[in-house]
Amino acid sequence: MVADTWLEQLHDNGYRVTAARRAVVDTVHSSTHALTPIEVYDQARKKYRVLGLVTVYRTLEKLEELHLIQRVHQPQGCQAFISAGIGHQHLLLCKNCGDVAFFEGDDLDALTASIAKKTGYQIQEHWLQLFGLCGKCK
Amino acid sequence: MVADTWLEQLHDNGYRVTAARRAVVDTVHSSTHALTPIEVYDQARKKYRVLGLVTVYRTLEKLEELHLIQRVHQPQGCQAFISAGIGHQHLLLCKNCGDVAFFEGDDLDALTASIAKKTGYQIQEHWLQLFGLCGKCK
DNA sequence: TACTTATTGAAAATGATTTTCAATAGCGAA
DNA sequence: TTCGCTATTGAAAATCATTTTCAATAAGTA
Ligand SMILES: [Mn+2]
Ligand SMILES: [Mn+2]
Ligand SMILES: [Zn+2]
Ligand SMILES: [Zn+2]
Repeated sequence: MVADTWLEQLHDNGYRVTAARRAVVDTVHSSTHALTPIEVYDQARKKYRVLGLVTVYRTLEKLEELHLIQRVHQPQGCQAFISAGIGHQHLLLCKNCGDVAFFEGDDLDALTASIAKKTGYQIQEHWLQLFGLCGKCK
Repeated sequence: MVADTWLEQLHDNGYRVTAARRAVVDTVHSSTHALTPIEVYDQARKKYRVLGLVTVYRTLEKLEELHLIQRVHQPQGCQAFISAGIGHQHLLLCKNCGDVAFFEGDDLDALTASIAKKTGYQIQEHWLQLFGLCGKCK
């Protein structure tokens, strides 16, 4: 499975590759939905029955630290994680089924320049997230 | 104080105007920083000593319901609230001092149209938030 | 002023996340 | 391969944020 890259990254950063971590990594890596720790736990336990919820938290923490996953902020809550895109990407979430798509190529330079001028702020980062209905749900 | 509008709104929606609510409303209304429930509690207690933290939660809930305040999502957490802007506005946050500015006039129509085409999604809403340094901090 | 009932704060309950700890297992060195 | 060090594990306890319960109080209308 393609999740091998994540395991390699863990290993290259001095973390051990264990059965518990493999189960968590497989689960999160293969999901197109943002998953909460409990959801990861439930799914990963199908692959590795003795997994503990604490280990899910600890593994997610490391994956986030390595920028392999990212936290997804939504009106209903902000505990879910999803595979991080490569490079500068943003999320597009289906309000019906929760499916997540990535997109890039947003050009906010003109906007940020104008806002910087108006507000006197020096702008460094932006969060942009779109919500709607996916092809199947609309 | 200008917070009277919020109190009127509470009253017009069938909620009673109490000393506890006045203290919470004054605090949140006059802040240019996003405040967590505990922070609201600490500040509001200077105005109304016997205030309970539960009442802060309950009042914030009502203010949010009436769209007078909004939750602010940040890397460090998503529990803080700030006065909601009027109409369609977005936030610009100072990463140093936490000061919040509002802006409007973003035009994402071209972007969303292009993303809709590429992804097959029907786009309904967007979240946009900028981070940087305010005039004083930069 | 009197009455109805929304609101209050304290305390307990809940839910999510973190810490502690002794047993285990990954992995680099020999 | 085997060995030994130590990172990792899961259970249980602790912590932290938020919600619920409840009896006393006070807002607002008649
Ligand atoms: Mn958030
Ligand atoms: Mn906008
Ligand atoms: Zn969908
Ligand atoms: Zn600042």
